[in-house]
Amino acid sequence: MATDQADLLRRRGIQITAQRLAVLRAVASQPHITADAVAEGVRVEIGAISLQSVYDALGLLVAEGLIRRIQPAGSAARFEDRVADNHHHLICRICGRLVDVDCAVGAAPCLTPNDDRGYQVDEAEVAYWGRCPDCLAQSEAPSRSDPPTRRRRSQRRINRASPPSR
Amino acid sequence: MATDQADLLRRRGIQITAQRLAVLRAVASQPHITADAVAEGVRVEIGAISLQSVYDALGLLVAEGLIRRIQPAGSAARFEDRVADNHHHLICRICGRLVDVDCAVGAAPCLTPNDDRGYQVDEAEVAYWGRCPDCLAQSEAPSRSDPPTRRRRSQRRINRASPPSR
DNA sequence: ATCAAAGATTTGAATTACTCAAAAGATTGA
DNA sequence: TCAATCTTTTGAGTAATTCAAATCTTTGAT
Repeated sequence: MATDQADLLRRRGIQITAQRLAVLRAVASQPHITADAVAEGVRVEIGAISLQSVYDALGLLVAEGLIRRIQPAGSAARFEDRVADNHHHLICRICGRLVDVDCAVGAAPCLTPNDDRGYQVDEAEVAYWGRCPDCLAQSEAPSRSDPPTRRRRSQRRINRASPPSR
Repeated sequence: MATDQADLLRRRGIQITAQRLAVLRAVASQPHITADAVAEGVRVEIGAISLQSVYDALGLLVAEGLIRRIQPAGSAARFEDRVADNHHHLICRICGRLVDVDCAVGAAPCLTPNDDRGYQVDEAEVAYWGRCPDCLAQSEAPSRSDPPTRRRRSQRRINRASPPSR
C-alpha cells in the first residue's frame, strides 16, 4: 500500500525519501492543498520537515508530472493529485472555495486554441469564476442590514494578487 | 478624445481624477500591462503617482468591470483593456510571453461547465500553456552545449508563485 | 464664494508566499 | 568503508501586494 508512491518515484529514478513520500501522500489526502497545509500534514506523519523541503519536493513532483500545481489568482499555489485527466476548476470569488469539474468537451478538451500563434501548447487551464452556493445564499438573504441600494460604491473584494517574475 | 474615458467614469458615478484617467490610458496603451508599468506610464503622463494609488485605481476599475485583471501563475498581475469579449491567453512556460487568442467556441464560450455545482459562474478564464515560437526555436537548435541527455535531472523553471489569501 | 463632509491620494510600514545560497546530513556505488 | 552525489535544513532575502493613518481635493450646500 505504501509501496505505490515509492514505486512511482523509483520508476523515474528519483531518490526515495520519507519527506517525498509524505509530501506525495499529503497531496493525495486533500483535493487542493496548499504548500503550508502539505507541511502540516507531513509533520503529523513524519514529525518534521522544513518548508523549503516541502517546496523542493512539490517542485520536483510537479516537474515530473506526478502532481499538478494550480494558482488561482488571489490565493497561494495549490497542488493536486488528479493529473492527466484534464479537469477544470470552479472558484468562488467571495470565499475562494475551489471545486473540480470535469471537462465539457471530452478527453483532451479545449486543448487547442483556434490559432496557436506558433506556440506549442501542452496544457489548457480552465477556471470558472463565480459565487459558490453558500456565498450566493448569503447575498440573497442579506440579513436586513445592507445599504439600501443607494449609490453603489462597489466594495467588492477580489484583490489578492501574485508574485514577481524577476 | 480624452473625454471618452472621463465619460466612462462619470457614467458610473466614479469621481474623475487625473490619476484614474491616466491609469485607464496606461492600461489601454499596452496589451497586458503590470501595475508597475502602469505606474511608470502614468508618471510619464502626469508627473507622479504613488504605487498605492495605482493599485487603488486598478482595483476600482476592475471592480467596475472597465478593465480585467489576469494573473498567470508565475508572474505579477496584469491588466487589460479588452473586456467582455471573452478572449483567452497563450502563455509561454519558458519566457512568460503572453498573447491573446480569440475564443474557439463562439460568443460567450466555455462559459458553462458541464456541472456547475451550484456556482453562479460569471467568467470562464482559459489559459493555454506551452512554449512560444522563440523559445521553441532555441531549444531545437541547442547551440551544441546542452547536457548529453544522460540523466534528466529536470531543472525546468516555472515556479514563481502567488500571494496570500489571509 | 466658502466651508464642511466625503472621497482620493500619499506615505510609510507590514505581510507573506516564495526563492537563494550555503552548510549539514543521508545515500549510493565502488 | 569512503567518497561523490543528492537531500534536507537553516537562515536570510525578495518583491508584489495590502493596511492604516495622515494629508490633500473635490463637491454640494449654503
